[in-house]
Amino acid sequence: MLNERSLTVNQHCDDCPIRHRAVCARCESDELERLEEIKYYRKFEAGQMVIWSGDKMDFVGSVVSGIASLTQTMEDGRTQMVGLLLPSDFVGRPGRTNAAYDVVATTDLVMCCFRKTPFEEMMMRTPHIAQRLLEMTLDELDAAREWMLVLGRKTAREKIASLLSIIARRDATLNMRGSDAPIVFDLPLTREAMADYLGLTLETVSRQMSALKKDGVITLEGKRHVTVPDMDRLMQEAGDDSDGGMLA
Amino acid sequence: MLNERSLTVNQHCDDCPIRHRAVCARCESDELERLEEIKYYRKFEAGQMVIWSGDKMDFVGSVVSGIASLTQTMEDGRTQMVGLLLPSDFVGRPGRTNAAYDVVATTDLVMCCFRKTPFEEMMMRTPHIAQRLLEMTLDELDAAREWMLVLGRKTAREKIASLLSIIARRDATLNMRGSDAPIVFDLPLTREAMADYLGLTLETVSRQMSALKKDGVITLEGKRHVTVPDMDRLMQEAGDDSDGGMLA
DNA sequence: GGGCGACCTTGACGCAGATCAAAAGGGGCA
DNA sequence: TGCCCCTTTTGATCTGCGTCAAGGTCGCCC
Repeated sequence: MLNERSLTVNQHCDDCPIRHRAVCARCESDELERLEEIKYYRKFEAGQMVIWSGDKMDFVGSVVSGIASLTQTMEDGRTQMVGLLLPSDFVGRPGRTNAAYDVVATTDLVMCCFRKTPFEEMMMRTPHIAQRLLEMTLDELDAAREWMLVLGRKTAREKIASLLSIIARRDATLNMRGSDAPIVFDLPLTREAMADYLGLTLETVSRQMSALKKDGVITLEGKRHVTVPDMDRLMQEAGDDSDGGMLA
Repeated sequence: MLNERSLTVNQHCDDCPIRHRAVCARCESDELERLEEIKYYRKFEAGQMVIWSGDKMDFVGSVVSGIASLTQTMEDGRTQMVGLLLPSDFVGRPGRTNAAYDVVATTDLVMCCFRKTPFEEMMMRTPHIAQRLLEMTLDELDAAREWMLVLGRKTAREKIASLLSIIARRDATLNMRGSDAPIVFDLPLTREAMADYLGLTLETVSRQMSALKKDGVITLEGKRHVTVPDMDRLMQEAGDDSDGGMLA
């Protein structure tokens, strides 16, 4: 077990994999220099809490690699995931001192953190950061609203297909290849995490995964390795037959 | 039927009921003057479409009075409300040309609109507007995430109680009175709109309203006029027993 | 004032998904 | 190699909510 406290993984912003997509995307080099001064990296292992809802938060930050989830829990234990944080996504809210949600590292995770007060000061002075943050927040709001439709109106099968197509699409943009080539990816979530995201039980998730496999919508190797032979078919199963109408 | 096309209800920002809560909240008087130049009012009757999803949007704006709803609809007609727009809430997204959702006037509605291009230009120059918009968007994101818990994990009864407590709380902040006085308000939504918000059918909404009435959680006069004798009880029914644990 | 349409309530029934229970991988470690 | 623990699958049964259907209430207009 190697030193977990050597959390500093220092790295220059120039080499950062999320340089052009995170809050800092629009920063000029002099602005980046100032950010470098207040930033530090933190690593988390899969399953670790990043922060507890209600705790004081003295930093904000970006996911550099790995996946984290935002979850809400009721007193009786029912939990709902309310956000899936992928690389470049922002964590924390400027102007708020206490965390509103639990943040959990779903996979091993590296975050680029900024001390909150200096970051807030910097936001006041450099509009590039605030602009980018607004843009990202609006995107997240859209994603949340999309998800409300999934939670409120879709069947279990459609929910699973929706989740798979989101992950597949994200992977497709990363590892660009011919759009007709089958899409292959590893599920970064346990069945339970999927259930928490989808407002289902893990048994139902498992059953619907089996059903989609049986119907040839997906192929599974092991529990997590997924192949989508026909992306359009998957989207259709998700109920987002958005392109169906487009054939004028 | 008086001239509906005389949509201009001109009004000075100084007298505006939402002056201190809308996007313009932080504007100085010189900034307000510039906003006055690009603003215009629009009125809608209950039930009217404000905008169709996918349509070109050449304005953004704020709800001045009345209530509007943001909804998403699947091809087969299933619909989910993804936002409830109350006075001071912002409609439209700077930087986006086409509407992402249907916007419907739920009650009679007055909106303060800004022509999109001039507004965007102004946003670039006056940080007060962008700052306020960021703050409002973050609030909306929180509300959306709160709602994801409702949609994903709450029972029908809890959903209804959640909706009622949101409306009751909003009304309580407007018409401040002793916190132990019963809260009284008119539901601004039909049973169907409630169902669309909650991911239920209107029959289930109706049944649960009757059940809450039978159990004394609420009192109904007519279909829409609601009295909440005990707000804590309602919150408890909603599953947000947030204060319950606070009695150290 | 009577009929019509919008909105709401109530009942009977069925089903999707929850719950309870058990067993089957599968990987790490002794 | 085999044991243990964690994740996942699968089965049996139950139930909350959806669906279908039949009224009921209220306001509006002829």
